[in-house]
Order: sequence, then structure tokens, then C-alpha cells
Amino acid sequence: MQKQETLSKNQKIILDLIEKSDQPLKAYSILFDVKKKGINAPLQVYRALNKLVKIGKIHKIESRNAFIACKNSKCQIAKATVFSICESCEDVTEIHDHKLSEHLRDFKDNKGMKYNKYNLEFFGLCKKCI
Amino acid sequence: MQKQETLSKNQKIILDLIEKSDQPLKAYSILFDVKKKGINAPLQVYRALNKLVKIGKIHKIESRNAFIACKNSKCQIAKATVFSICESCEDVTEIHDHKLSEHLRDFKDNKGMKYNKYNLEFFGLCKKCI
DNA sequence: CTTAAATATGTTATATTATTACACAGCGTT
DNA sequence: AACGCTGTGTAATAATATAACATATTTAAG
Repeated sequence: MQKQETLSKNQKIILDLIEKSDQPLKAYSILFDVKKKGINAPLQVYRALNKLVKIGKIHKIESRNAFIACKNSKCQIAKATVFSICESCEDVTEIHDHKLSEHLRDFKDNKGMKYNKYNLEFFGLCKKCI
Repeated sequence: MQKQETLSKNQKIILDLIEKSDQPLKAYSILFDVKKKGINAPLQVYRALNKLVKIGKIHKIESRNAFIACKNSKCQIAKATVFSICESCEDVTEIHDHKLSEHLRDFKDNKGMKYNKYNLEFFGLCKKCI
């Protein structure tokens, strides 16, 4: 049985918003949207975002400074993320590819690093934009 | 025969600085350092950085908003980057692993995306910090 | 059940990262 | 000479993120 995180009020509001969008949201756009719910300051948003990232409910798209919900219920910790990003329409999809994940999980360099996390972003053009 | 890019004055100054550091530099730290060379404004730095990224002389470490020189002379275009990042000391190394690159280059999802670029960042602890 | 630790909130101010807009210079092409 | 392209310089501002402080709430331990 996995530990079920109990989310706080702000965390719930913000996760809710991100889960309703199938595309990544930016912190200040989230802030704008949750002002009607009484969240007024950037820091309130960033605090919730950081927590949600930490527990794996959302992921940060580093190259875009944006946040997307993780659809994979098994993904309790944000330690292995792969995204596909269309450079024309900016559509982002999370990729779950078993073979690729295996490869990345098993990767060893020759520097003696101990890895516990990775993030991979593929860029290109989606079907619509080709 | 590869096209040999001719760098402009600002581009040379900034590439020079980044190449002398074996660790990633941030834009405003670069700005601070090149003020003595007559580069006064952020935009001058960002313009040079963008060009250098485009031609593959440097790479951006997306999760750190920092820029590092590419040591691989063959890497003329920044289209396939893999980094190892120590989360304790922030040491960054570019990884060139043939088998991994092959895997990433050949990756196909089932959405019909046409990829032309990827960026992979591994996080963990380096030998010193374990 | 109460105290201490950990987590979350709210607010103000500020730091850091990056771009827009405008004017102009240098160079190669047609 | 006129044009397109790339680069420069400057000022202003936008966008992203954190520091610092005061207080509240939840959790876990004694």
C-alpha cells in the first residue's frame, strides 16, 4: 500500500487546475487563474508547485518553465520523466516507454555518479505541424 | 567539409569565457565578467548565447539556466545533449555515450512526432558528494 | 492531552532570468 | 545603390523565482 499524500488547500486548488489542463501551465498563469480562489501571491503558487513536483503529482517541463500533471498513477515520485515537445505548437506529451525507461534507469557512466533521477525532453514537430 | 562559422566580437568574447570554465555559467554572471570588455547589457549576452547554442558551441543546461561549452568538436549542432548533474555540488558533465545516443536518436513514439533534437539530464550525486 | 516538530499559510519585498522595441552599423548580393 | 541579413548598443520592461518574516495548522512523541 502506497502512502496516500494528503494535500493542503492550496495544493489541491493548484493540482486541480493543472489536472484539468492537458497542456503545461506556467506559474504566473496559474496564479492568475487561482486569484478568484484567494491565492494572491507567486510564492503561494510556487510552494504548492514544489510540493506537487516532489510527490510526483506534476512534472516541470524544464525547457518551458511549465508544469503538467502526471497521468501515470504509479508515478509517485518525480524521478524519471520523458516528454515530447512540439516546437511549433508547443504541445507537450509525457512518454511512458518501457524499453527506453529501462535503458535510462540502467545507465551508468564512467565517473562513478550515483543517479536517482533523470529528465528527458524530445523536441520536434507533431503530426499536425509537420 | 563543414561550414566554419565566423564568430562576431561579442560572440567570441563570450564563448571564450565559457570555454575557460569547465562548469556552466549563468547569463548574468557572464554579463558581470564581460563588462570590462565593453559588453554592458543583458541582451548583448543573450544574443551571443543564443547564437552559440544554435551553432552548437555551447549547450544550455535547462534545469539550471546555465551554459556550458561543448567539448565535442563533432557536435556542430546542439541537437542531442546528455548531461550528468550532481545535486549536491552542482558539478555538470556532458556525457557522450554511443549506445545511449543511438537509442535516443532511434526513439520513435506512437504519436507520429518527428524529432530533431533531445536533451537529457541525469541527476544524482557525484563521487565526491556521495 | 500537551508540547515540540514539521508543514503550510499569508504578505511584502526583491532577486534572477529573459525579451521587446528602437536606432543604427557592416557586409555581401543583385 | 538598394536590399537583405546579421550584428551592435541602449533603455525599458516582462517573466520567472526566492528571501525574510510572522503566524497558523497538523502530526507524532512523551
